[in-house]
Amino acid sequence: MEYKKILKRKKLKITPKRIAIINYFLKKDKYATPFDVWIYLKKNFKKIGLPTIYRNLEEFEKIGILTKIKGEENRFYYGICKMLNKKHHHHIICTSCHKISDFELCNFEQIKGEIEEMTNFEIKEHQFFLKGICKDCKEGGVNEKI
Amino acid sequence: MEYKKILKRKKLKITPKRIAIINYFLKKDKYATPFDVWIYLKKNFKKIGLPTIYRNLEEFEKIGILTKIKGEENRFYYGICKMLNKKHHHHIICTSCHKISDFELCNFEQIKGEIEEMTNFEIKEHQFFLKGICKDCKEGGVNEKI
DNA sequence: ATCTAAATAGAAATAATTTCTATTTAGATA
DNA sequence: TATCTAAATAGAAATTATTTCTATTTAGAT
Repeated sequence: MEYKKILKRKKLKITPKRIAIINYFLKKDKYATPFDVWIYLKKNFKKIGLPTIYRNLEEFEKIGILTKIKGEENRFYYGICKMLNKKHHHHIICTSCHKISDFELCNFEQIKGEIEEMTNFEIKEHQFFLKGICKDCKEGGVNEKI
Repeated sequence: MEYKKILKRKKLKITPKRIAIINYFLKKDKYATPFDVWIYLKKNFKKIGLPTIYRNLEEFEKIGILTKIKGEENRFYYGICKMLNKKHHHHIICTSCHKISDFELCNFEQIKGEIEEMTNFEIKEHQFFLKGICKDCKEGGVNEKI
């Protein structure tokens, strides 16, 4: 499992709690809050602390295993990052079932120069983020929030 | 002042606190937290409550006068929205001096179809956000955070 | 098998935001 | 211009999400 290698490479211990968190995201394939993750993992562990979840999610985001999503509400979400080689990529989420997916396509470079001219800024970073409806929710329709 | 017209149109009273908040953003031309705005306006008013700032910023974001920025830190920022006709646009911020600017250029439509094919999502919304260094900070150099 | 630095648990604290209630006020109306 | 009232406000308190702290446990190096 490649994630263990990443942890090793980043000199992070491979603890049961860490493995469980990563597996949670791999299995669910959806984005979630620290609290979501904690509630779920409480079923599998005799003891598991919410601060542990918070710290690990932040660590995983730092090393590129997870992506951090800042929604409209006052809380952070996290989602699995499948493109692990620091390849340039972005994410799309299903607003219905919370599925998250990453993709590489990005044509920002084509308009970067023109935006720089227009705004008189030197651009250092771009954030590109999509929301939509995934295939399952398109077909099922049952989860669609009207 | 066009913002008063927008308030009227949205059936919001034109109160001194509201005018002061809008003027704050027009004058500063930078993004700020509710707390930043509150600290600044406390100098101009005998009484002004932080909940009033919070509620008004949220209201202004709803009606398009302000844009809401969720940074890496656990708090919301707001910035003025100069393109008021609900024209499609995005924002760029200066990470040095907090200046915010909006721009219309966007070539997302060119790759939308391809991303939909690739991800099997039906895209409903895209967020596009830039960070960089503004002209003043490029030239001055003094504010640059190394 | 031992040792120790990293990780963890749980409690508490912090910080940002939201809610609540009493009071004030913008502006509609007569 | 005076009156009235629903919207807006102030301030306190509560809520919620996150972070910090300290004692204990444990992954993994030796």
